[in-house]
Amino acid sequence: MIGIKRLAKHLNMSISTVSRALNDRPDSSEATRKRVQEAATKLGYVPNQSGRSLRSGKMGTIGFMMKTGPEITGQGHTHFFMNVLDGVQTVLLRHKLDLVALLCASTEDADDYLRRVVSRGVVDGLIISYTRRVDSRISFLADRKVPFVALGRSTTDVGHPWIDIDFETIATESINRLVAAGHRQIAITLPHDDINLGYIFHESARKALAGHGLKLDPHHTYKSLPNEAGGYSIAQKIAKTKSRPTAIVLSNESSVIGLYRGLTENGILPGRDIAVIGRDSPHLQYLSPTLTGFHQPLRDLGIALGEALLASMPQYADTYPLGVVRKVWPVTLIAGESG
Amino acid sequence: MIGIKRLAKHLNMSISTVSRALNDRPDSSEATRKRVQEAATKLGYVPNQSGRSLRSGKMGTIGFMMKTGPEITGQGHTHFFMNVLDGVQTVLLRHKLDLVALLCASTEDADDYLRRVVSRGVVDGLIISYTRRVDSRISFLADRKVPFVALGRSTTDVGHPWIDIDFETIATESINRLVAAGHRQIAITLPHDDINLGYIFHESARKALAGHGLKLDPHHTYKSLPNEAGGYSIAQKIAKTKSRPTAIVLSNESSVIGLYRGLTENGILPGRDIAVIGRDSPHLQYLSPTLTGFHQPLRDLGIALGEALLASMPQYADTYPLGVVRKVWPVTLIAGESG
DNA sequence: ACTTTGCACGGAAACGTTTCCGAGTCAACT
DNA sequence: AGTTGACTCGGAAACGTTTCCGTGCAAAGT
Repeated sequence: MIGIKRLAKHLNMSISTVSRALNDRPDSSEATRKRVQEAATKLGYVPNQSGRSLRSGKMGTIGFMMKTGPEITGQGHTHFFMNVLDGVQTVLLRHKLDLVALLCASTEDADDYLRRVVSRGVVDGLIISYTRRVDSRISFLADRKVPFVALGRSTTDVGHPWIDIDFETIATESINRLVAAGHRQIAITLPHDDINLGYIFHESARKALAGHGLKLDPHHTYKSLPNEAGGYSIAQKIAKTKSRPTAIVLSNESSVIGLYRGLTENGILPGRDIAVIGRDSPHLQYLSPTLTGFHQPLRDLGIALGEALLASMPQYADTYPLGVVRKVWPVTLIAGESG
Repeated sequence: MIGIKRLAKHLNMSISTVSRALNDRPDSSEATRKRVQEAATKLGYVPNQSGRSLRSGKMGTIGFMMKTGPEITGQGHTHFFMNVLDGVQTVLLRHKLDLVALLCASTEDADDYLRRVVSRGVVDGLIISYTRRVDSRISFLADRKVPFVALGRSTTDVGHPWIDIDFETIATESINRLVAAGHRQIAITLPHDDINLGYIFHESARKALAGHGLKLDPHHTYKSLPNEAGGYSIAQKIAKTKSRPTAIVLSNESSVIGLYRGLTENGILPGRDIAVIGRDSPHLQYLSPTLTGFHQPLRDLGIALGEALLASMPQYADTYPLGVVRKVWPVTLIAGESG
């Protein structure tokens, strides 16, 4: 491994001159720049990241916090993240920033993990997801002055940037469409935990129903895990209930698989006996009947997420004007056979 | 941010003494150790990773290379990785190593990305996946002397460690089971690219069929993407072909969804008109008919992967005896209704 | 009482990089 | 001709940590 020292000696120049030439500093002549950079590639010089960030205090890395483990295996889930990440990555690459996914194991507490990551100081900025209604991570990060952006809104508001899916539209348009089709007994599904989208979804659905003079029956709001098993258990509950809903709106992409299965097993055919509207994901196009769902431009959302983060970091103020970006990302309905 | 310098001054000790106490070095008395570590937590001291790794040359981080992007959205795929990662993480945590997923964007070449990651030197070890039959990454990493382990075998062999799923058993037992059930026209699916499991799968199936005096019809080997769309396109081909296979063995977890849909649309019922055997994944239990598939202990495989990596790093020779770990991980058949 | 051993500690160098500061050269302007 | 300014460059400090080496001290050995 060759360092800047050896490179300088090889070129008969001082270390500082070489450093300036490598970093295209203004007080470095065009001629030496060329000589140095050519020699650098020829000798295979690569700057040592530790030395660099010890001096500069910057790591050149952005972290995306997510979970691993058995319960995070809903198929829509992973499709969601893989495409958001792809968008984030493309933005960061332009600024020579690296994106790493910080994986919180299922055995570890998310807050503890965040603390660990931040105190190790291995990232310059963070993207957090699974944003909860009250989220201690937000105040923690603001406290530590770590640049971050949240994927998802929260009532914990420290003036931080966030990007979110337009759950209001999903809930409202779903309800409107179902009511227009004659439905009056409309159920919704909600996440099992404190993740904030559940509250937004719940409230929006309630309002939309109220707009039609309808009420959200508490027996028709089903909490479940955002995976196939969650959908299955909801189907079982629906099959058993006396006042069965004639339509259901799903708050996640993954549960529809299990829901279909569970309903069918009980002789309830989606699209015929019960209308279903959900969030779209590529694999769902192979469902039968096809799902009526909302398409989410995930890669674009990832790009917005990356740009929102950079806009919160003074170093990048030249390309992304400094400011707090908060944006609800639009969705579009794709009509299928299910509702 | 408080450093070791301030901590030492606060304790009226030398920097070296504090450092030794913090790291539990033998030439440090029990009394000072206690004093130092208490003061450290009280003052909220956290060691600076850049300084530490500049000096030691170690980063304390292991990278897991994977891809992001639209084509990597097969649901089985992500379930696979999330659970393997969870296993790896639990092993590494015990040794204060952090695991990060290194995300190669869909727009970037995997080899280039690897070069970038390695030259930045931000990880002490690597886990590579999607191992190809001939894989330049393997020789590259061996050349650069970066500790690594491959998830998947390769014909590129530099005496490196690897862990793999037992594809021989999947292919062989599937064929044996199908032949025992009377099938003679058995098809298989293969990955579209150079990923090595395709060759293993292909060869094993061929051998197993030969053992029963049967041949693998070239028209009955279908290449496809490892996602739902891939399965759907295979179904279309099957529906069109004249000498239709009576059974099919799938080499991935994700395509079965699309396959079921495509077959059903053409009036071919899985489990009745065509037997299907695949690789199991939790969401597949909601298929109808239920899938006959091989269960893969992914979390255990992840643990083995982590241990194999540590066994290749001299620093951990005390817990994991130095050596090249190579292991084919067993799978177990779970009978369903499909074949 | 003298040397040996073992223990705990302080001083200082080193890891690789960036950046401040001073100084040198040369052209242009007064 | 002397002064100013622009342009390059070299020296050296600094970032925070670990580790080698020397030293003092007390207990154990001769």
